Amino acid sequence: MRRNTRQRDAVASALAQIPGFVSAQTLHGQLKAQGDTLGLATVYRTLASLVDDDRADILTSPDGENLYRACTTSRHHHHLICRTCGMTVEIEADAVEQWAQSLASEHGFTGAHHVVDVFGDCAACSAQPRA
Amino acid sequence: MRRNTRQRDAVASALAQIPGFVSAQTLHGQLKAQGDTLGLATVYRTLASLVDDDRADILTSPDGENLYRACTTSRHHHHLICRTCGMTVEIEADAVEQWAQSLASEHGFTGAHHVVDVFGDCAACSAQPRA
DNA sequence: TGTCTTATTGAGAATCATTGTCAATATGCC
DNA sequence: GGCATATTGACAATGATTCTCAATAAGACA
Repeated sequence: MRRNTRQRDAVASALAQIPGFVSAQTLHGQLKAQGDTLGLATVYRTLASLVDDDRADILTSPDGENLYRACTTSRHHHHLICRTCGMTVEIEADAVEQWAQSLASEHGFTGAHHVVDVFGDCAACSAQPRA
Repeated sequence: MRRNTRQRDAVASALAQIPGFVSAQTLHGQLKAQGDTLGLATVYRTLASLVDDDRADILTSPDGENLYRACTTSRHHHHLICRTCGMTVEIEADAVEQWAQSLASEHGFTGAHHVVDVFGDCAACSAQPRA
């Protein structure tokens, strides 16, 4: 049975207020800054369970950190992510889905799962000479 | 100035003999097993420099490990990777390149860089009940 | 060929995100 | 309110990767 706890709510609502992807560490830092004391391990566990329930997205940044984000849609989708500010645009691209599927089956692969994400500097961040 | 060393050759040729992606740790293990003694740090450094010179590919596996592979083409490409045996098919897909580029510019992103990889079980591995 | 400069190596320590441990606590059902 | 147990928190443990720094060896030059 899954219980509702203060901590779970705190993590979920903190995540919901952030427009882009954040690392577990950062989220933990923000919660602590707000006065919400809770363990780092709890943040990790809660994020993992949110991902499990499809209530959050997870992705690995180019430098190997796991980043999390509240899901706005439960449909499968991809992301366009600003590498400076973390701002994210959700992308749905049926063409890509189909391409990945047919590619996999052409080569005899089963259980295909794909990773399609685009990183760049968003308009606002590219305008700034240097953060 | 870049010097040629026994270790650099050993890493490069070991990598060239492996058909799929391997982790630095695994590669180090294989080299040691062959009697080629060299430090783990050296393997990491050498792999990083190979990637720098576009002589090797790097990708992050779903469980967060960095995997390396000798490049067979210097053109930009993607991968279809067997999650069981590591066997890899190189994919060139201009359609995907164009899609990523236009997607990025539509949203005002600059310096876009994309991650497009497909993981699955290859024909041989799906045939096996369980490795 | 011998010498010299310095890129490179190796062993282990250090880092850093993440996960495991386990006693203490709090939740939801009765 | 009481109870069984899911969850928490502090910290240890893990594991990949990077850093440190003295020792070594590659390549240039005489």
